[in-house]
Amino acid sequence: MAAQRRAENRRPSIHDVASRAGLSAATVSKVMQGVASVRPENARRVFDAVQLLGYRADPLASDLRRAKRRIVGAILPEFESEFFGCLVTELERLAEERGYALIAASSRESEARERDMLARMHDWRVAGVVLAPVRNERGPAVELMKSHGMTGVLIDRVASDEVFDTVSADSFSASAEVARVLVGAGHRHFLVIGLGEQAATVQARLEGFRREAERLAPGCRIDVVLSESEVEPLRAALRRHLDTHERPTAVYSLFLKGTLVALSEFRRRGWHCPDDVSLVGFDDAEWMQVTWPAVAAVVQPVRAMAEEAMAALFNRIEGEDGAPVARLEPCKVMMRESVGPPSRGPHRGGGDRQDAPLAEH
Amino acid sequence: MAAQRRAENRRPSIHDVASRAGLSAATVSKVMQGVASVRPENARRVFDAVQLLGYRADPLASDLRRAKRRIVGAILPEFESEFFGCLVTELERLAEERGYALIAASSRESEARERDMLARMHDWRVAGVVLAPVRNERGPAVELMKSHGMTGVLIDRVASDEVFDTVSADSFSASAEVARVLVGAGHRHFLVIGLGEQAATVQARLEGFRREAERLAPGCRIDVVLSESEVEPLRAALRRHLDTHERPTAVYSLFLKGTLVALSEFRRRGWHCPDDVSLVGFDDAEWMQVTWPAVAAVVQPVRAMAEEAMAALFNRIEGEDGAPVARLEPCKVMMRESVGPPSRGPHRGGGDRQDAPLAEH
DNA sequence: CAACTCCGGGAAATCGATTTACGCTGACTG
DNA sequence: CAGTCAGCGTAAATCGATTTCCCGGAGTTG
Repeated sequence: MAAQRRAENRRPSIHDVASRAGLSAATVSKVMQGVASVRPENARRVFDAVQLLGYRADPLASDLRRAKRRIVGAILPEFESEFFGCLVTELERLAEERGYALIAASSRESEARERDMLARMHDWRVAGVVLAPVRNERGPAVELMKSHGMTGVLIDRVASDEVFDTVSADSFSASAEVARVLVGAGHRHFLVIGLGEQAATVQARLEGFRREAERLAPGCRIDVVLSESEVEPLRAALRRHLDTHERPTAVYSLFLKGTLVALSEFRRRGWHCPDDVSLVGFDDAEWMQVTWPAVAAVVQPVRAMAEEAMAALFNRIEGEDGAPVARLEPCKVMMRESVGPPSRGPHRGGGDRQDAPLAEH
Repeated sequence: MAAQRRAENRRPSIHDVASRAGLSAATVSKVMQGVASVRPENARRVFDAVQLLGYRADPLASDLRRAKRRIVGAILPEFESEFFGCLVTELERLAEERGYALIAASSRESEARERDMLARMHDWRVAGVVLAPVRNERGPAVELMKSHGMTGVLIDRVASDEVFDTVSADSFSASAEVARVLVGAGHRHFLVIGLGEQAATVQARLEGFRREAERLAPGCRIDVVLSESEVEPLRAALRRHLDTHERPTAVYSLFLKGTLVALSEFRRRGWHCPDDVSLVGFDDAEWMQVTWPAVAAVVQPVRAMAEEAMAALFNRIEGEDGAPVARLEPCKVMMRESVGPPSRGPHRGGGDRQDAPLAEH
């Protein structure tokens, strides 16, 4: 029978192994789990049969029976950026280390999709979820997690929560550090840009900067351009602001996309960094150190965040039920060429310039 | 009984729905599958019960029973880059569209891991796999796929295969186009850099460039610096080459990482683009159009590749068994500021410069 | 009216593991 | 020497669906 099945090109099941070893499936299962109460001799026969048949347990079948499934989910706003790309890689690694499979899904910056993906994770009966919410800890997906009694950890765009552990970068301190450096370089007129809906994070980043700047340089000017949640409105708002206001001497972008927008707007106006304006961005990327100017940035502790999140998640999965912990991981501020002393006199560079490619094929 | 279970906070199963609707589990299953032979009235009762209990089928359980599991796997070399980030997002979307779950895994540029991940996919009995091999179509993972009789599609770093469909960017034509543009701009001395082990792709990219350049400008000089597979050796090799050879007027990097390496090496030497040297990279990234210089790049058709790959995969899953097809998707070449006419006279810019950040916190 | 289709629905087998509950064997004990 | 107990295995239940029969009744037909 077992031979026949193998002949049919089906994968060997635990029963094939059992009959091959002359034992029962239950015993084979025990051997595979490393249960002690099996005679060494029989264990050997099982191992031999496993070897011979190339048996590997079907995770679907075993997880179906098991109380806790060995699957964890991760829902991130996107996969395209270095930050989330690294994050998912780390999460995958950490899950694997513990013998869990990671199911990753992208919410594509949509709260509706975030909810759907979460429901799907619930369908899969995952043991736990790492959720990086699109907006903050008060989104519909988090509600769903609570109402379903799921176990999970919130990460990145969150401050704290009364049910789930949270892990995020210490945006507040990092932004204060940015303020310290910029004020130290002589700047007194700042422009902060960001996307507004991600309330928790944006508040921390903005306030951290504002407080420290005002503490160190009372009376300094801090303009703020926040847009709701899309990039294009931010670009438009920034353009409008720059058209109608005095040029700041330093720009602090609270998000990676904002840094790109700022750079492209500088380029459109022919402003050079750091001669015409200094720039610091929250969130680092590989290219930022190889371009001219190298772009100063706040480096988020991706690995640490991933590790803390997974540690917390597995603690909860294993039954730990203390009060939720809100963790803040320290960032590094990398100062690079895009920051210099404020420019004096009229700004260099030509007038408006289109950023169209020279040629497109 | 059903009520009790629900009280225990377990998710409703198909039996709960069945008893609630006063029907059998078999009928409920049929209704959920949309089988016609159920009386409309009973179908309604099932729907009502489903609604009431918030029932959703457990994908593990249903896939366990079903012949073909509704899961497809994707194994990519990494998640950190825009290219693979976009790719995995698209693949996820396309899988979802067909009601399949996508399990994505990163091989982290290691063929050993690639093999392990593939074995894991096999354990999951996925219906099919999209594999972007670390090296090319002759790696151990592909062997494993063949020996297990798995269905799959190879993507990105492949030329063609006698068993699996392949989908990749038309590197050859794109590179020829790059040669055309650079020769047209007056360049006659090129340096091509890349990572050598990815034989198929690197050959196509290199040959496409070389042939067209030599056709248009016979006698032009084409230096080549290839490194085995790691980035750091490439950096070292490039540095050595630039130390000991005449400066080329244009550099063509065959990979994104190579473009970053080239830029950082330019910066170390104080070379400016495009005044001192022109640069074109294979593989585009968002930042390339907002920096100075904007970096010219070959844009890979990520969406098209994902779509073709998934279309091919599902064809195979559905039983199509014609000869394998090797698909090439056309690229776009985006010329930007990093390309200009070759420099005349001694090069501008200072001597060697360290790329250390101005300050680190 | 008997025989024959349909038709709708349910009982039971199945997928491939885990886990529980129990039975057998042999050694030890009083 | 009967009784207990520990050690090992296995049969059977279970997880939550799908799918394959098969059955009973309604409708048709000769």
